[in-house]
Amino acid sequence: MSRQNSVVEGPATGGGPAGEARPMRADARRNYELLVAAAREVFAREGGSASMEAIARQAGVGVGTLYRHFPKRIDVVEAVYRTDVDTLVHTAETAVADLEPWPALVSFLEAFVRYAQGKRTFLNELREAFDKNPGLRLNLLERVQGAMQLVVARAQDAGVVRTDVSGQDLMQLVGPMCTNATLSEEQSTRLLGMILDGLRTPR
Amino acid sequence: MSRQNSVVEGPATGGGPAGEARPMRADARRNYELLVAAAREVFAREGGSASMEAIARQAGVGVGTLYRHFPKRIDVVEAVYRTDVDTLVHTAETAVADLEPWPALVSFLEAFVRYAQGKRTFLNELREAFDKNPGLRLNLLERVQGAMQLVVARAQDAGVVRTDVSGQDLMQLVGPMCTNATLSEEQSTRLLGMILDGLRTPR
DNA sequence: TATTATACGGAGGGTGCTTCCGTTTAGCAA
DNA sequence: TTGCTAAACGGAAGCACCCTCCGTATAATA
Repeated sequence: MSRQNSVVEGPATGGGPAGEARPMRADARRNYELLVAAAREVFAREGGSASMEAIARQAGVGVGTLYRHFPKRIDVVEAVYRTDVDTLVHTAETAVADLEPWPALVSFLEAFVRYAQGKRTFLNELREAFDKNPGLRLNLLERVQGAMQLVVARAQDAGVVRTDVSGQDLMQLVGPMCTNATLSEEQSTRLLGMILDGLRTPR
Repeated sequence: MSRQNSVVEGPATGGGPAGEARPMRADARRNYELLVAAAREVFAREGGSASMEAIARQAGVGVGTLYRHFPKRIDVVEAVYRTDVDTLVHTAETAVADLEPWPALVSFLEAFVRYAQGKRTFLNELREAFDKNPGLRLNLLERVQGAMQLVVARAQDAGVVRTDVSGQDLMQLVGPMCTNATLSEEQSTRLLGMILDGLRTPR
């Protein structure tokens, strides 16, 4: 149904191993990206119940165009979430490349908190998307876990993080904390600080 | 907005301390109960996205009647959930009155699992109801915790359950387990058995 | 520049939530 | 039992939203 049969593909990148569909026309490609950006913005502003019309309007295109790219409403949610995961993974890679192990971990966890908090507004739609496509959940969860593990394991190898917690543990701890609706910006910063203190290799 | 301003009232029972509204007419009362039963059935069958029309049809009344009793869709969800909690609390009280401490705990936990699994189908709507009315969540959560605590504390006093776990701990453990979509009937029975073994006072 | 596959836009169909109001009925008093 | 009235009922209609369809516009190519 959805243009995105593969769980991992974004718009037609042409880079897929078996896909090899011809590349999108320039205007289509541009609109695809406009739409994802618009959707993220509208979801953030109006919550998960934002209408398709509102998204199309924000992107400056007609609903027909929106539906050409995302046959179902769920597909929009999926695309936004995917790009969020992309950003998060990219953050991990950059942090590992540019920073010392501990600062990299701190920086990544801050990004993770932002990422998880961004989910709050449309958690319901996300849950629905996952119900419909369990493979998606697995795939994206794995990528997030991979990113977390990358940063954590490196910090552990460097001896700055205790070795009796895993990246998964950390996700289980921080993720739910952030999606809690009654969590203030200030509180999350404070709690994250506390968690970081707890993470350091004792003495 | 909602007829149920008070978080704790069901249909006009006349029993409330300050409410004291005149009792409902017999047909209204009957239809209220028909509607809640119909809603539970339709939600179970069609999931959380069941339509108001379907619920009214199942109850054998017009949509107008449905809306007289439940001004918003969310109010139906709320009412169904409330009666589920009522049932659960009643189960706890009956178990404590009729059974020995340990069998009472087993019986209640089985009911709790059924209750929690029943939520899976319309978790999204429930979450929405809670977002809209945080007091509701608190109130109902408290009642469930109270029921759990009643059964657990009694079993602890009788010396058949270890004292280093609380009713709350148990809820945190069992609740999320049951709402996990990939949990089979058989698996939950098995896990519950394991949890029960773990609960017994060691030696 | 001409051709054509591709993409765009938005009117309109379908569904679902909610409101409104004319009709029906339970409860009550004579 | 009969008549009266407030309460409740039912469903047509309004509105908002998802999605489809197809005529129009345009990027890519020769």
